[in-house]
Amino acid sequence: MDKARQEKRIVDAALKVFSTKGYAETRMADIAREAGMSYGLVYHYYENKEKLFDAIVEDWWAGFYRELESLKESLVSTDEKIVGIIYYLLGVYEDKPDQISIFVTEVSRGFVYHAHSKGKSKFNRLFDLCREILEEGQKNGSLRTDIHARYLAYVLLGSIDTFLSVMVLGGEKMTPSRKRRISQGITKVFLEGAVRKNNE
Amino acid sequence: MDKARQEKRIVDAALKVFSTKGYAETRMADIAREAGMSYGLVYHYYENKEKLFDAIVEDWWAGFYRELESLKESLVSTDEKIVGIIYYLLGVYEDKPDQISIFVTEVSRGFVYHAHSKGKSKFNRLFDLCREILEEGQKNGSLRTDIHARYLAYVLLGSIDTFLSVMVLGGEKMTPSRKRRISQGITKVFLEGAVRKNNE
Amino acid sequence: MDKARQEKRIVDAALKVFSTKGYAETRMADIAREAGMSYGLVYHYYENKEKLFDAIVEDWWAGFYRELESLKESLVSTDEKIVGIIYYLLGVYEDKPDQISIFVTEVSRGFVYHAHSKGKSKFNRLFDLCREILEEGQKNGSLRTDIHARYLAYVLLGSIDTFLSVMVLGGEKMTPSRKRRISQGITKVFLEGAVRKNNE
Amino acid sequence: MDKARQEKRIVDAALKVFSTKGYAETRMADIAREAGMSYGLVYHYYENKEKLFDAIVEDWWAGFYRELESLKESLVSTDEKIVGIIYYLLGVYEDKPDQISIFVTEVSRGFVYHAHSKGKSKFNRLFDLCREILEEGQKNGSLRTDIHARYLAYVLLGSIDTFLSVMVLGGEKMTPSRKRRISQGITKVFLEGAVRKNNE
DNA sequence: AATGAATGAGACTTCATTCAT
DNA sequence: TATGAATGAAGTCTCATTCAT
Repeated sequence: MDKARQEKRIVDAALKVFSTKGYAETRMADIAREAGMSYGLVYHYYENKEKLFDAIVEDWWAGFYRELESLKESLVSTDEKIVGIIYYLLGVYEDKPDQISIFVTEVSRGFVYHAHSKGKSKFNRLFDLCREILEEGQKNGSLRTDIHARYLAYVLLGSIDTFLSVMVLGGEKMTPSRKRRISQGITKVFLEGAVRKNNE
Repeated sequence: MDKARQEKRIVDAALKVFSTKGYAETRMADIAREAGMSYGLVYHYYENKEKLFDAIVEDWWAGFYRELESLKESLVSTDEKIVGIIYYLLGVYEDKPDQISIFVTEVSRGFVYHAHSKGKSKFNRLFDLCREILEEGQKNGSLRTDIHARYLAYVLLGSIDTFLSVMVLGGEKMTPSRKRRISQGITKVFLEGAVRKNNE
Repeated sequence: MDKARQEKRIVDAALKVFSTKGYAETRMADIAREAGMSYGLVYHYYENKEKLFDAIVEDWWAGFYRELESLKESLVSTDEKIVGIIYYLLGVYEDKPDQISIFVTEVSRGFVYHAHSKGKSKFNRLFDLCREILEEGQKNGSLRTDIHARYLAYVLLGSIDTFLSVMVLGGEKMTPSRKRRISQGITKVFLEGAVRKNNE
Repeated sequence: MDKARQEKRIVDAALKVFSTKGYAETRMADIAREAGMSYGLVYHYYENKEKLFDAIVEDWWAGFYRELESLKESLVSTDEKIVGIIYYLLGVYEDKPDQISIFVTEVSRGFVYHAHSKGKSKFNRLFDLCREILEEGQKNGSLRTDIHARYLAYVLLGSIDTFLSVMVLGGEKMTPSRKRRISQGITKVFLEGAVRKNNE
């Protein structure tokens, strides 16, 4: 359908502008110009700026949840699930850095206002899914149980978020080797800790 | 001096409003009302909205740097320095939750746009200071050396940031016992890792 | 012809929407939706919103004039002609309340602007026709001559207009008995006056 | 106070523009220009276009009610009260024709939509006050009782309304002699009826 | 120092109308 | 005939900032 095509044009343009200037500084006219159409047409497809933004964010969450659910259900080890989460996010950064950028800035940081308790529940679901994966690790004996799984989730997700933020900030390109390196870095520290072991 | 007193009134009001509504949604009139003065007077003390915001942020960074520098120079163990960073931030949350809220949302967010290469360098200095502390730990043999100290800094700061974010999001109160618990949680995972040890 | 059929669909829809929301608040899209067609098609039959509105109004005036001319020419008494005018308008209210509603609101009230000197002349013709009927009554001795027939027309038409307005406002249904009652009320006061007579 | 002065400037300008172009066609910029100020200032005093309009309308109703209440309570004859109503409205037309124009066009029109049940109740109160005055006339024997006082009110108010409408439409000036003539015309027909009497 | 009236750039959005299909 | 995507003029309103008092 042509409608889908146009919506994609708009969303792509919006992704670009939102990620560059931020929600507040983004003008509908910017998006239209970026998409190569009149702003009237943007309104033809999206009721207003907020709805357009929400559509993008919704898309982000949907993909993230899907991945987390799928990882949760998969039969691999907890370690591999953790690596899976990291790889997924680094992969999105590789494919759609704009989306990550928006997540890192507008969503992850902006959730406080808009008090869109909406946003609040989105995050809780994210933390819950991650927590459940880690809880499973605690149950099967691979993760320590003296720390609440929710705390573990905060450390894991916070670490990834900071790596992504730094890359967004520096406008860094993602490469397979960097992906491996970052993934190993986070995984090692998260799992083994920062302390030096005797056998090092 | 009376000037200092007025500026404090303004900054306190700004802190409250910025943290509640975010930079973009904050009106100068809101701040003036909160401060109990006319908005003309706000302009008498602060050139414009951005300068006022910057003053707050500057204050935040100054305090944070001071703490990190002081920790860096202190003679305690690396472990204690790490705990020091965590306690400092949780302490600020306790005393001035608005400031933390602004940091978590506006500062880390805003530095991406505004291209405030200004903001960028602020963050780099933060990461650098933290990295130096951790590097010292690597040198004195308490931290593993197979992971770049900068990566360790990301994990540590990212973890703290997420804890703070969650508390800001939930509007949670800080208590001494919670401070201890969170600090221990982060420290344990960061230092020892999430993996279950034999001796557990 | 199919054309006439489509035009009727459009006019009926327009009648409904204009009477409900008023000219200014009516959207071409509303009319198209009400008519069950695309708005492109509406433009196929009517050049633009104003022309469509004018068509409706023109229709109204044409019917009204036809009735007044016919009454004027008829051989019945002046009293009966007056009753005829009232019955005609109440009858339209019964059949096409939307048309009356538009008349009462947009036409009768809106004539001032649109400065459509067009509208102005429409009204003058209405008042003239009514005046002529009443003048005939003055000539044949049934109506008083110490008051200008134009004034008499104002009183008569103004009274009817207010009754219609009130019914439109209240969304009241018309019934034969109500029609008779209203007609008698207006006629009596208009002809005999509101003053109490000895023989009451 | 200066505030009152500015509000008057705005209201006067609004009165002029609204009465000339109608509510829908009036631009806030027109009003500001007419008032000789920036449109930002208009918004400083009136929240938005609707509120500004309402202020004008409210003022109109307040004056009208005040007059009707005062007439109702006064000790003069019913005839004189009727003349009082007519004179009041013609007087307003003389002093502030714009206000009458707005009443005749926007107010009586607009109350149908917006269903501002607000507007509806305004009209009902008007009809009620007028009806009460006429009811008193019925009780004291000066007005016929075989017609409901509410009907009498419709005829009286409708007649006046049409006279005013015609004058607004024609942009006619009011003079004392015309005031007398119109007043007598309406009064005579309303009280004595249009029918020729033997003693004429 | 203090007030808040005044300004106006500029954002969002609406919607009549056109036109390719 | 029929559709609805596409356009863009134009309107409402916001709000940072200035400035007379």
